[in-house]
Amino acid sequence: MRNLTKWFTVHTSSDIAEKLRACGLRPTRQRVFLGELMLDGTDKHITPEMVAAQAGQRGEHIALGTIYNCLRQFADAGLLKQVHSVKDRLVYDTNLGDHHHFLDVETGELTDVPSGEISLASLPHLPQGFGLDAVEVTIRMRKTSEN
Amino acid sequence: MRNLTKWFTVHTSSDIAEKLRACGLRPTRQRVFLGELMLDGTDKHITPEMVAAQAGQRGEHIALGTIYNCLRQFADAGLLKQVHSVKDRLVYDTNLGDHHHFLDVETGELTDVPSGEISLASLPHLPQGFGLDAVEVTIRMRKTSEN
DNA sequence: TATCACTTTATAATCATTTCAATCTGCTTG
DNA sequence: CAAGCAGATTGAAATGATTATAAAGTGATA
Repeated sequence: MRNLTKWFTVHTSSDIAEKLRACGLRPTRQRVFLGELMLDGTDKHITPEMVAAQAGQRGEHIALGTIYNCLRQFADAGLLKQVHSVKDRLVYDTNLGDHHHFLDVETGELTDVPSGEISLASLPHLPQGFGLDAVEVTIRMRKTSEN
Repeated sequence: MRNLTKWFTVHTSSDIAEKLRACGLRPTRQRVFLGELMLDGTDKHITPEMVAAQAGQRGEHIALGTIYNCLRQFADAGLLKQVHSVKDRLVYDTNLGDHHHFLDVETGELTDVPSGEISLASLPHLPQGFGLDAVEVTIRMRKTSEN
């Protein structure tokens, strides 16, 4: 049985504002706008540049620095997760659940591994004095020659 | 029964030179020196900067750009593996076997997960038109408050 | 509405990595 | 063994993503 709730999740501005306030972030125009853009309940992998482009398309200019700051704050607040893609590129994931990624090593593009298709048989115990932050499985793949 | 061969692996300059030639890399003074530094059979995680520092200690100056180039060539040739650490930092691994890493997210330091302590229950099948490059499991961890 | 701490902005700074043009060097040929 | 050349190395300059800065703006509270 599938969980249907998320299919119909709708986020109004005030939803976002609430969510931001709950995280201790003042719901400024920019943060609400970015929140609406990203926190719509669908799973996405986004970079600051992509966000800037999308904002631009909607006739909203937001300084790139602000976007970097907001995304970092969203991630710190647990609204987004930072994932690593190809070196030298910040990518945030709107899917907060436990899941893993396919990485196209040529383009840096990330896709979710369908949940259930991968799992760790066992988790090693960590070195003394360390606590777990996260387990990331990245399946690096490469486009095979076209036919 | 342990495999002892690697314990006594010794690499002479000519060993390295051979290895380089076999990969189609001209055994220049710099490449041989870097090869001796890194391909000594022990498992290490190294950054270009670390290599530069070690070369310096041995009284050898090698341009940083050359180090970046050589490490990339070594990796392309399969003598090293590039792994991902913390964003914005190139790290190469001398351990070519299948294994995974602990990552101290604060310092970026990598350690090998003892082999056997982790394994994937199953591998998902890749999207159409893609071939497997590698599977990387990174166990991100954080130093717990000192007592 | 006045105030103030927090935000945004544009721009400059940073820093790892790559590129460049000049110089040098393994290697092959004569 | 010397000449010549393709490929390598060098230091310096360029690149490009991200972060810091200082001035101007804004949300919330009284």
